[in-house]
Amino acid sequence: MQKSAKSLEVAGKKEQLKSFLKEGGLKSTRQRDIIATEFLNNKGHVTAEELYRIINRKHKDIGFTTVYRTLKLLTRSGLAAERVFSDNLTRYESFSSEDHHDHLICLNCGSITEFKNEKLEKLQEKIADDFSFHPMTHKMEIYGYCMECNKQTSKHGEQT
Amino acid sequence: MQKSAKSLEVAGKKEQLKSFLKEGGLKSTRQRDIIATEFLNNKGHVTAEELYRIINRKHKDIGFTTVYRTLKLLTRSGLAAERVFSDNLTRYESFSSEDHHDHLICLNCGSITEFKNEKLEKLQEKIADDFSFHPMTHKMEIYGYCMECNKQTSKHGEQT
DNA sequence: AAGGAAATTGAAATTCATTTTCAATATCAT
DNA sequence: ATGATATTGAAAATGAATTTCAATTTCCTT
Ligand SMILES: [Zn+2]
Ligand SMILES: [Zn+2]
Ligand SMILES: [Zn+2]
Ligand SMILES: [Zn+2]
Repeated sequence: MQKSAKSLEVAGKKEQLKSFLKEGGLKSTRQRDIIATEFLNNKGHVTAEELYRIINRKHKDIGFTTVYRTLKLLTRSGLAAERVFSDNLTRYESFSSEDHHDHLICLNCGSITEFKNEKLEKLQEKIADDFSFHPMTHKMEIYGYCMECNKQTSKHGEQT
Repeated sequence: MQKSAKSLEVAGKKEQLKSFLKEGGLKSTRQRDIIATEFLNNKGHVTAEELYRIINRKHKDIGFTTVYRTLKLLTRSGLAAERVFSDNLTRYESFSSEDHHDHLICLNCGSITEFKNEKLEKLQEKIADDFSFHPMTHKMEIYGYCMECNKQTSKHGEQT
């Protein structure tokens, strides 16, 4: 991806945040701008704490609470999504409502890989249907060992 | 299922627990016996707190901590499994290593329904394979509205 | 460009589930 | 029965998530 394309995407999202704030009678602040920028440029699935540490390196005056609250705001505005994996920490990922995906999580190095699978989406419908259940969303997490970690270790244990 | 069949199953599991305890140099106690019995006869996905409340009705002398610790023990022995759904509470379900399953969770009433789907299991392998990922286990949770709750409400919102 | 109502900030306090500590008690191999 | 060791339960500690509150900032109105 070109540098300008990415920048444009981030700029668009920041506009979206501004609209969201204005609509709700909320205010745009220096802190929110910095936090949103840092978050949107970061690819991963970060905890509030992690993002705070990253921001704190450059901005000693921005507190953890504000980072936490801004992530909640981003979530409410539809720009971020909260995710909780098996370590039970709340992580945030940059998100647009159109891009649902699921995750592969490495039990060794903790790396999180995203995937999207049409068959899986269809299967959710089918399974729910069998129970006359009306599905709204789902969570599919595959835990195991990533390619990198597989190279290093040769054998692994059993299933849950 | 017949009453005696269920009883036998529970009895078998209690034997399994005893073996586990003996092997580890741990002791069988009145409390552990009561807690295991109550847990194994309970079908649901209970939190430590919920199980404690159930037990506390009949056994005022058994503390929360012991219930909590016994659930951990049951988990280590392979008779229970810990589950965390979107309310972020740790729940325990009676479990045998052979019966992997996934869950349908109602956003309205909180009911938890189990399902097992072969296609889903196969699909996990396929997806992991695409990423040269070595899968050990997975978690599939479908959130939506159960049949009962669908009867009452007619319309529901969007997706994640 | 002030003025001022209303929102935001950051440190500290609180919440709440979970986990650990510790002194008293129970288990069980000998 | 004895004694070494594990267990128990109340209370304390932990730690992430959330709330409180006084000081500050934003931004609408004049
Ligand atoms: Zn890895
Ligand atoms: Zn993701
Ligand atoms: Zn329901
Ligand atoms: Zn289950």
